Amino acid sequence: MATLSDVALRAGVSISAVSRVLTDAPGARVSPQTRERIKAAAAELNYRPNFAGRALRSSRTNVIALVAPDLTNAFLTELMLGVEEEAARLDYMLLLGRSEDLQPGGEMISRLLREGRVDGMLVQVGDTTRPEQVQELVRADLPIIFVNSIDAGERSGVVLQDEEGAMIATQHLIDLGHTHVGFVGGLPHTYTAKRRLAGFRATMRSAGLEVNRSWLTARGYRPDQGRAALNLIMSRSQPPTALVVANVNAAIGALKEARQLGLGVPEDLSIVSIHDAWTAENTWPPLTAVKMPMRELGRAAVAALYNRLHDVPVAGHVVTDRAPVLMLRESTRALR
Amino acid sequence: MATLSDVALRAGVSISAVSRVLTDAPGARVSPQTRERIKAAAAELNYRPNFAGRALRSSRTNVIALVAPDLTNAFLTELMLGVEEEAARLDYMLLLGRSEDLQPGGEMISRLLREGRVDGMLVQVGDTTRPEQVQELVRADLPIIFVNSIDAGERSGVVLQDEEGAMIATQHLIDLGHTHVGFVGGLPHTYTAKRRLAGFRATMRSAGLEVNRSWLTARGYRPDQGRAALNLIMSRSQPPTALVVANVNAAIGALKEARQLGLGVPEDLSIVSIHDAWTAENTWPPLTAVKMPMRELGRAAVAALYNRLHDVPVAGHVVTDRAPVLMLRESTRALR
DNA sequence: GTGAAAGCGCTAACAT
DNA sequence: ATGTTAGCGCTTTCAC
Repeated sequence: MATLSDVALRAGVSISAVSRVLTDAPGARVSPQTRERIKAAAAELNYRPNFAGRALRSSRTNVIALVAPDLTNAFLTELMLGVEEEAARLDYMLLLGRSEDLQPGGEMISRLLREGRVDGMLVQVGDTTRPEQVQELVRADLPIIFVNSIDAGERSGVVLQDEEGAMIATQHLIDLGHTHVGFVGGLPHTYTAKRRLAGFRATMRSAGLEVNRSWLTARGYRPDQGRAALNLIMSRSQPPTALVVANVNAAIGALKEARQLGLGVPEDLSIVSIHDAWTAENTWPPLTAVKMPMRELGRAAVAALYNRLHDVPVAGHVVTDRAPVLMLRESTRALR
Repeated sequence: MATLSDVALRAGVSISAVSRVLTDAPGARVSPQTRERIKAAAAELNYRPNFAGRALRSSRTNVIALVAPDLTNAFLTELMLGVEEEAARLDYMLLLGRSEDLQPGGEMISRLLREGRVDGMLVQVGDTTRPEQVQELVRADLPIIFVNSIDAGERSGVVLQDEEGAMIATQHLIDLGHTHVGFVGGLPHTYTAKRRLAGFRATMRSAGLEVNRSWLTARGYRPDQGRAALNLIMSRSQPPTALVVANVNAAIGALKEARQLGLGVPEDLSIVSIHDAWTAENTWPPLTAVKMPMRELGRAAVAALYNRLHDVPVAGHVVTDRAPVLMLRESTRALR
């Protein structure tokens, strides 16, 4: 690989001149001719700046990481796109990492941040990470932005309008005439689970409907947890006629369990999920879902991290850029 | 962040002594006491080696990248796990990258490899990458291992037993008494598509069955492509009674289209897919699929890359570690 | 058994 | 307008 010194030699100038030209240094006074010669030489040699040299010298990498417990989760697709978009715009490179359990002293944080491989991180914590762990991480004041994971305040997190999303889903069922509505939630200690449940409760309350505790579960977002939840709820002596499921994967599991139990969706039971993904379109029946602005969330996360890294004051951490919207498909219908 | 020199100061030794101890240098003669003092000092200061310093000096990073067009594809889950496993074992760190289109001069390759951010790459090329592009990449002799993407020979790729996988799927349908069997394939220029089709043809031939050309499609692995393929095939005047679908995502789309057309699966049409993923378990009916050893593929890919990076001769590039196996679910049944 | 010193490729402050 | 130089943190050769 060609180095600056190779380029300098070829162009017949000093190394610093080359550096100035190739990095487009702000106040660099370089004659047009030299500039041209340098650029030509760099092109001929196919020069690329060495990452380590640059990082060592400037102690920044222009790399950020997105770390999540399961990157293959379909609802992250849009998030990633948003993150990529904004990162590219700000001239940052994006690296992805998988990590189940984020601890302050954990390997991922140590390797990425403390060894100086990235300038900052976007983190989506998993179900298994306890709130105290996350709080500890926040207190450590590392350049980490938590993505819809925790109430970390403007400085450390960006969040979706989870409550509004749940409200839309719930209201949809109410509008269809359902009065017996259940809620399949995430693990109770997680931030999103709390807020989605809150949205559900609020909507039920303002519609004057009772929330039946035996129609509420809080088992998690995985398909198998959704299945178990549905099984439990529908085995009640008087089961609900409609269900808000707090996550699309859990909803897919719930849908499957309904089939297995011989329950018709939507004839016997309406199901609406929060979050949308390609998988929701391809279930049978196709799943009605509230599409959350994941792409905008991704963009906002990068922007927030950028601001933190550059000490720009932040302007709000709830993504309202695009409102949650109901994707009406075929898993819900009016109460007969 | 503490540096070697900080640790050296605290331990009252030289920088080089610290380096020797902390890197566990092979032939390092250091007294037990010094060793202890250094380790203690490092621990107290919470020392972590600076990535850039180390990389600059040694011109290796001990990082490899896995690059794929869509990391959220569910069938990559196991691959990632295998890659992680083997990478950890060999003391490499894994970074993930998304890239639609891999070109020799493309951004991903330039940034990761030519700027020295990673030592090597694992690449799963997408449908849109043309074979010539890949061949050019192979000729460029970069430290890249293509994962089930191309016939690049032992030196540059690892592949699954695609043909065998297709054979198992096809034979399963034949065993159920089906004689009118169609094949929903991937884009015709891709390596896996060719080999899966070959497996299908071979099995049909040895069963003495005719391959009806109007039951063959080659549209790609996406759900919408699977849908379109099914629609086309089933609109033939005499449609098949069973279908081998070359990819699980396409099969999910096909399944949906079947429902939409009012075709019962498996009553009217049996469907078996190649590849398995959690999404296949959660369709309705649950999808019978041939599980390919993705985890082993991931491990093999890392091992192959490691060998390349260390000039170890390779020992074969077809992953036979674990044979493809039929996951019998409910989307196939005996011909009535 | 331990330390001094060179140098990886780069940027930026300081000459000229 | 261009060049010289120091030094980021690390590994490794060489000297003692």
